[in-house]
Amino acid sequence: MGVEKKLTDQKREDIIVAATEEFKTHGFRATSMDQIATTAQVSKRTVYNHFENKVVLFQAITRELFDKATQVSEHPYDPNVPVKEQLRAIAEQEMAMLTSEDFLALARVITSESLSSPELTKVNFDEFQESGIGVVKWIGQAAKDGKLRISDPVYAGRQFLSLIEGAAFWPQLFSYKPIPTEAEQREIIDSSIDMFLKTYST
Amino acid sequence: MGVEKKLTDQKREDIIVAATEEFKTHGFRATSMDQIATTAQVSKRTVYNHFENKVVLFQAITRELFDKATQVSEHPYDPNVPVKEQLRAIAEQEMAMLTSEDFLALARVITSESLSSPELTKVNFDEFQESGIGVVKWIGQAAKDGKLRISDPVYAGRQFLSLIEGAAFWPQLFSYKPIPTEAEQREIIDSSIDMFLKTYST
DNA sequence: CGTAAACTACACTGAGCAGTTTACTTTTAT
DNA sequence: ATAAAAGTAAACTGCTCAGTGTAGTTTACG
Repeated sequence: MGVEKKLTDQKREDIIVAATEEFKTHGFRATSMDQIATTAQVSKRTVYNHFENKVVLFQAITRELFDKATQVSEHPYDPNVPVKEQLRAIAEQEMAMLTSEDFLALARVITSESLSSPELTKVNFDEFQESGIGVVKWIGQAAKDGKLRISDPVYAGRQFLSLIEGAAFWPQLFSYKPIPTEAEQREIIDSSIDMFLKTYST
Repeated sequence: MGVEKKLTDQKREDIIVAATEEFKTHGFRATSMDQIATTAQVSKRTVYNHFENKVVLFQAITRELFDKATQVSEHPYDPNVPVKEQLRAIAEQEMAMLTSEDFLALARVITSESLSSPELTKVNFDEFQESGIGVVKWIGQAAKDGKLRISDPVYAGRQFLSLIEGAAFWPQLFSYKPIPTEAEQREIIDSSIDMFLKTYST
């Protein structure tokens, strides 16, 4: 005992797992509560006992995915560590997030619904955007320290992230390209840093 | 006479205009045939007289948008023109496409539906992907001519497009950021070329 | 002018689905 | 052991929507 969950907790878990899968593959509208109940091997009524309605269930799931998938990305600038090394640490963290199954799942669920019902996904979406802020701050500090020649840290940060996302995120999100291997990820990171520093390094 | 269309052609046009608007703002599933008929000020039966069913109508519209929005982008390499100049021409053409309202509309419609019903948008999507091929060919030829130091033209092409898309496409697609002004577009193109050539120029 | 084609309003079928109700069974906690 | 809490199956309400059928009107055209 202690390990086995109570039945009700297990059922709740089953519902979440099933709903995540359904929402991930079909989106919000195209997923029915009956389907979720069937997949979870739970009666429809039980679904409603745990989650008030479909929207609540959906938001609970995107919230869970969001918390699992996104990290607070603070990157304090350290004048005693080489710029290249710090940039690599930032890139690796970003890469880890972009290539996690959870993050991709979240992105799929959210993008599929953001057009037809923006309010449904608005909260997550806004929080999403902030993920890039850490890099921008770091770039600003590195520039102030004289290590980078940068006039617009926000734009430069976007460029750096674009290089990574363009290779390791957008293709995976839409055309179901496989997530890059460790080796490929390293190459992407190296080439992005290389390009970035060839332009901005002092 | 000659200018006014026959009634039936006018009705068809009205339906297409209305359906385009509805699909653009609500997506495929969330748009009803009744709504389209109402907006077009046409009886529902007339919609069905012109288009067999909802899927056919949807595909006719995405096809039309696709043809309006995408250009065949062939970029033959010319050894007598400076690399930078040629690269700018490529970037400008790409930028023109990415920032056109038609292209953005198409991208929104397709992305919102590609997840929940891939087969519905598959054709357009595949054609989409090919837009980058022209750049890749050009890069390969420029490299062969000794003007660029590039081992992987496909990857380098992706990098170049990523820089442009990351500033002028993805933000507009998802967060309804305004389309960059002419001046901003020029800056994006300049900085992308600059970064690209700082890395790959011989 | 007269007829065929196209359009209209509107009722209707059948399906899907969110959410509820009911009557009953199983699990859990005291 | 037993009563409350949680689960089950299945029928049901009420709504939306794709697509059809019909009977009557308007438009195009020889």
